[in-house]
Amino acid sequence: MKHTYEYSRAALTVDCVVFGFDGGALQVLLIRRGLAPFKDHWALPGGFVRVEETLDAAARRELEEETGLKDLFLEQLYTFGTVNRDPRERVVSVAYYALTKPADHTTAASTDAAEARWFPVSDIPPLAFDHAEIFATALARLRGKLTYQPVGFELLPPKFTLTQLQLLYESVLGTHIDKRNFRKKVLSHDLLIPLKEQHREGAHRPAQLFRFDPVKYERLKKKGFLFEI
Amino acid sequence: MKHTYEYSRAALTVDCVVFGFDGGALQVLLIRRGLAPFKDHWALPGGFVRVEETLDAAARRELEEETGLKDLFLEQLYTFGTVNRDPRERVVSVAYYALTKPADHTTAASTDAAEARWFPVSDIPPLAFDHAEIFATALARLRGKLTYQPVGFELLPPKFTLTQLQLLYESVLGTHIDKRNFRKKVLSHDLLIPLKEQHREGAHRPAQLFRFDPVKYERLKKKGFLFEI
DNA sequence: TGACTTCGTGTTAAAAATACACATTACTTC
DNA sequence: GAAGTAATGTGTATTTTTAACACGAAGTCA
Repeated sequence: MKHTYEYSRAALTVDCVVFGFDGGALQVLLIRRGLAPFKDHWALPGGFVRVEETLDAAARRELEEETGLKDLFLEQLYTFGTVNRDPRERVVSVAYYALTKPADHTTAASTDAAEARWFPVSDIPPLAFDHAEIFATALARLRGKLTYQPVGFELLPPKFTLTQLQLLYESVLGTHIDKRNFRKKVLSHDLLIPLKEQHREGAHRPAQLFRFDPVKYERLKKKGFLFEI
Repeated sequence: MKHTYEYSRAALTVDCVVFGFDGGALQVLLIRRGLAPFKDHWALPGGFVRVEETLDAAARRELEEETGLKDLFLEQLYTFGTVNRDPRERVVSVAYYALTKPADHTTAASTDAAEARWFPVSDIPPLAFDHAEIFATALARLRGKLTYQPVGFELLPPKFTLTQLQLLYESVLGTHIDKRNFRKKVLSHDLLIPLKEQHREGAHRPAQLFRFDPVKYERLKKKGFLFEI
């Protein structure tokens, strides 16, 4: 069915920058394009917004279709609207960034839509369209956000050690953090619940496992909380 | 000339939240709609994005057309895309917020496009569409931004006193700030240049005038500067 | 010249951030 | 089963930052 309008209209898409953390380095999820333009180039997952769905819904739908990921932390990033972003026609893209836990990664592998792969953020291939710019914007946003809001948990498995959390902060922010000071600060927010379990790995003392308290998180969020590191 | 597409497309608009400061209270610029829907309601200035212009350009063009304001500080805020924002059809709006100085206000009055008026942010009338939500988002963003980036200058005339700057911070943030501590902190950023002039008003000691140093501002911006108050 | 009003300034106490080192625990190996 | 290995977990002293607080100076007006 054709649709006709008085004036020429831009096409509207969403693109998602999905971050993951593998314990060592921050990763981003890219898909290989199967169609022109930029066929066989790596690109951010995304696609056209349908006329009856919200932008957030479009982002979630495209993510699930293209990567198999769902129920992840997702926030709008910025809208990219330069005139020649897409060689075919005027396309305006609402970019999102998403954070996901390693437990969900396996789901990502089982997609059949397109080839999807994690790349370390320090070494990503050339990207289609203006996706390199979108990616850079997302990374900057993540770095900024991490220092004052407790989003780091979204990148870790449900149970994690303080060392894992610290490694995450260090690799996203690219800095070294003192272990004692980091622990003091994180625990002072009273957002982590120590579990009875421990994490055993290697020939050394096991580490206390924690989980993140979503109830306290919601309470903090309502009063414009800070979570400074 | 008609344009036909395979799938139904959303219309794309920009809306602008323009803040001004009159020395006493933070103001926002609204226009009265001349056409349905929401005829005679107050609304944010804005309009359709043309297919050959960027989003930023559309925001600036609409602002000038509807309010006469140009060359102001303008940043993208958020994109609003719920399905029934507009009763006519699907409309996705890229919202911007803008800051302007009193000197430019007179220009705004001389518009012939539509009735445009400043309202104190503490007392705005019911707004058309979801513009109340857009406005609230913009105000929250401005408050957040003011505390760590030197955007306050954009709301003041080129020459201003420290008391004026403090009043601006106090009225945007809704807090009281200690005069001595405020001055110490602001001057410590080394971004203000004292002028040889003084501001005389009333039967009391005149105040030192300052201007803002755009060169140092650019330098700071490049290294992801902070301007904490 | 005295009253009035806003401008401009310095110090001290409290809180937060930073720097820094070693005993603990469990596994492995001999 | 004793010794070695490797990461965990913890406390204090110092520096820096923030917060609280009061009064003389400069100009106008009556």
